Amino acid sequence: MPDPAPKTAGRPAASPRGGLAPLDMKPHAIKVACSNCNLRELCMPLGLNAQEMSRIDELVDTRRKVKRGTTLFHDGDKFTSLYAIRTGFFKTCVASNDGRDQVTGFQMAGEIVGLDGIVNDRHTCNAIALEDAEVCVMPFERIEELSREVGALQHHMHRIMSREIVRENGVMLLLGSMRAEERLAAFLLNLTQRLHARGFSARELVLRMTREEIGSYLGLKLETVSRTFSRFSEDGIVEVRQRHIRILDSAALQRIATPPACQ
Amino acid sequence: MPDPAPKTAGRPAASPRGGLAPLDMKPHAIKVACSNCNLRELCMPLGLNAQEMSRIDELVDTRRKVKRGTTLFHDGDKFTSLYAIRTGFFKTCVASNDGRDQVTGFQMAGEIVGLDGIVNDRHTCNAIALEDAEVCVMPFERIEELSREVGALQHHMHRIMSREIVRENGVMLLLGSMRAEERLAAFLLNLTQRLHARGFSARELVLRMTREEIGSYLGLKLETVSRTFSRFSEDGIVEVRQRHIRILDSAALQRIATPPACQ
DNA sequence: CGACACCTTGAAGAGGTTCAAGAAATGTGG
DNA sequence: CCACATTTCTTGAACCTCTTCAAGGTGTCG
Repeated sequence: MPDPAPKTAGRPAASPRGGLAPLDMKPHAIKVACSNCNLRELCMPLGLNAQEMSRIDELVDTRRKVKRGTTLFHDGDKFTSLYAIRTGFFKTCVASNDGRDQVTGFQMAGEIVGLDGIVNDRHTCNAIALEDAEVCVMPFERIEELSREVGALQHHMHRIMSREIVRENGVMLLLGSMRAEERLAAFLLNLTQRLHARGFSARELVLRMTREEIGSYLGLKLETVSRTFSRFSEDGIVEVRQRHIRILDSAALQRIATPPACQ
Repeated sequence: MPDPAPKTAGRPAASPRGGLAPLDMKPHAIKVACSNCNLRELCMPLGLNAQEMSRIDELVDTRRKVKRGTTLFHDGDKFTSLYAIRTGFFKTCVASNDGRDQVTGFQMAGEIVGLDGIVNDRHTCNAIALEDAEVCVMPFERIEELSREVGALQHHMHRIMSREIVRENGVMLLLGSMRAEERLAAFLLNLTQRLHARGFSARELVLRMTREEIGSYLGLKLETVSRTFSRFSEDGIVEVRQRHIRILDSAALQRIATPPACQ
């Protein structure tokens, strides 16, 4: 797998400010083409023939860079495209009328954001980069067009949306019935698992989000998240140095998070 | 709108044990055909020409009756079809390893269940009828086939899945940041709104689920649900007679549930 | 009519929140 | 490169909401 993006796999902690997917590659060195992309396995269907693959290459309109702290799209924005994350890390969050807001997910390379916009042609949440990021912009009309011709792409789209539904079911279970420790354990396991699938260590990670953002996602206050980290640390389950986390006893985490996962 | 299903619209409270969609119609009196169905506007795309409509009629393989308390599909079942609810009322729930379980949604006539099964070709939750029900069985392969030919159907499918994602975002907000009163108020408003869209009263409803099921959905214990109902009742916001609810002060509910809804 | 499921209500208890203060890390500007 | 401002994180103590445990009431169905 010769390609730029996650090449420091396994040693994320080593990069500058703990960069997960280093950005020090030549920008746009290669043509925007899924067939060339090392993330293909993550965001595109498998088993396409050459002709279908070349059609898929038409999917991505442009790439777009999103600076840390800025938004990819806002709640209320007109929906036009889905975005495949190439590098970087995002959160999505919905805001209630009275100002509270809820992080609904954290997304990393190879994942798709923007699905919320399809129903009403407007986005219903904000997608905010937690570190400098780059996304592939895929106009939704083009996706639908191509899906009608390439069955594998059609099915892939359905699977992506279904996966998001199932993920959210898991989060509902977490929010509805788990205690603070269980929530945080499930969260850590889920994150490491996804990072591991991208070639990073399964025992070490650098959180891209604040305690407050974790808390929002898990339905807890930031103080509770902090305290729970401390408790895990005292119990020798994890080592916590700010946002740098090392998992010392993965089995214990698993035991704590008994209920499945939150993907 | 001459058709059997929800014909007592507006007077749900009058039917036997509070039947929402009475079942006293001649079974299979009409051919299984979406073009004939009074729920078409709810579960099928609008603006089809006659030819497309006749294609759509091929979607529904059979109808299936599901007795109260029995499951339409189980967690782990092979996924084959989506189900459009014709009559009756369902809950979907996921179970955690340790036996806790979480209601992830309540579905009524015109809504689609089964989307969770698409990702991995297996269902990941249980769908259980809360009253005798009938569903239209739509083999998913056929849906995909037809979606490739009828653009409106394709887009409709995308919208349905996106809607479910947005709904779950709302539930996450509810579970993550709302207090018991807010949750129950949002729940009641959401239910009445959906019932109203089906021609029922916006001020009166008969709950199809137990306090425990409501609690599971809202991340509360059944006692808390009960107490919260009592408080609403004392405050003159609703009138509660077991499962029969009358909304006396809809504005107050709205005020309590400030954060949007939970659809 | 009796068994069973469901709902209500009270009292005690626990888990998480709130408020507050201070420490650590990060970023900024001189 | 250092000093300062800012953001983020940690920890303590009091408080509050919801849960747990328990008992009794209500409704339903065979």
